[in-house]
Amino acid sequence: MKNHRSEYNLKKPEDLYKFRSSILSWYRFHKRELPWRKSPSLYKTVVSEFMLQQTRVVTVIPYFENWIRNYPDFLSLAKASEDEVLKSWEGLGYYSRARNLHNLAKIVSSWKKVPDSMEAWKALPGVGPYIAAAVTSIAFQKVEAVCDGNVVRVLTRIFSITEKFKDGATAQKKLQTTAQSLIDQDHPGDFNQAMMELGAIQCFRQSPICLTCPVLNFCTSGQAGAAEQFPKLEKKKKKKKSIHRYWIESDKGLLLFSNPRSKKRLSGIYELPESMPSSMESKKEAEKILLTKKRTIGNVDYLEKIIEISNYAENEIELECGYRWASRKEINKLTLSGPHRKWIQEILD
DNA sequence: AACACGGGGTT
DNA sequence: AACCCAGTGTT
Repeated sequence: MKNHRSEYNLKKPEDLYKFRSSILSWYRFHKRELPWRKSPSLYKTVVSEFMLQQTRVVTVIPYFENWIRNYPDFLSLAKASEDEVLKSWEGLGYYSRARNLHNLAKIVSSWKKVPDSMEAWKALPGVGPYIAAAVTSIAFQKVEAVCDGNVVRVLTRIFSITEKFKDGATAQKKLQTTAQSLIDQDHPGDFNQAMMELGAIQCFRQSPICLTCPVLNFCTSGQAGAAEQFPKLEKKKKKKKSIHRYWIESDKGLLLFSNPRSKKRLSGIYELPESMPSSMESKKEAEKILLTKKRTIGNVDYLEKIIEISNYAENEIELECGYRWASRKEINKLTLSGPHRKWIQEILD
């Protein structure tokens, strides 16, 4: 017996039209009220897209609101210092995003007219294929399809794509042309957001809500009750590392470290040091484990033991590049990684 | 193509 | 414990 719904075929122009109108009207009715959707602007779109990379909406919301208060437009952001900008990003992670956004603001605010082409945007720091398509479609109505993790999920389910992708990034690249073939020519920005919104609030990775899906008629795996089987991605294995951190106090405060080089991880962001200044190496006496914590960075699970060093010869210590002492007051002003701020607070309390 | 880059929510 | 989130840049 033939399923009535399977008569829809996105290769037929009239069904493509229905698909677009279905998902667009669903989006206009069901979209979440998010701060960057309230009174949208190019600037807000750019800031939100930078923050939303690999980062959940609920995490971004308070950062976004604070950011817009501190830096309401490109010019105010361009004028801010890097330290200030990093401090506003503290805890959000992927700090190169903040530096790239800051540099982007300096470039854009120096221009008489902001470009509206995909190519021009891709040339800006921190802007890749996703952000270029998102910004130009949402802010300039360019017909450029986004293909992020949400869209991959929606597309592989609609078409029951059985190809096994190496990883999410590979799937995004390969399915971009498919996304481009579906995009609504008249409402590209809303269409892009609709596809992502569908992935975010309906087409969940696990337990998708297919029964009320606006495009179930077009979704082959949804109709088969098999949506959860897609996308097919290869598993990646995690590494484990165990490291130690030093807790060293003097009358000048707590010893912190940040990578001085602008390219390296967490440069400008302080953490407890992984190694002690070499001048201290021979002079330490007592060690004590204060705290043991776990955290994940990329695909590495870290086990960090915080070791207290005491009874060292304080006067003979010379700090190498990257190290500094910080009083409690100074700690609050510096930018620390999110976990280290919490752990330090926990030890101090 | 593979890896580094943060942090956290969900299952 | 595994997965992955409105990805990008480097090697």
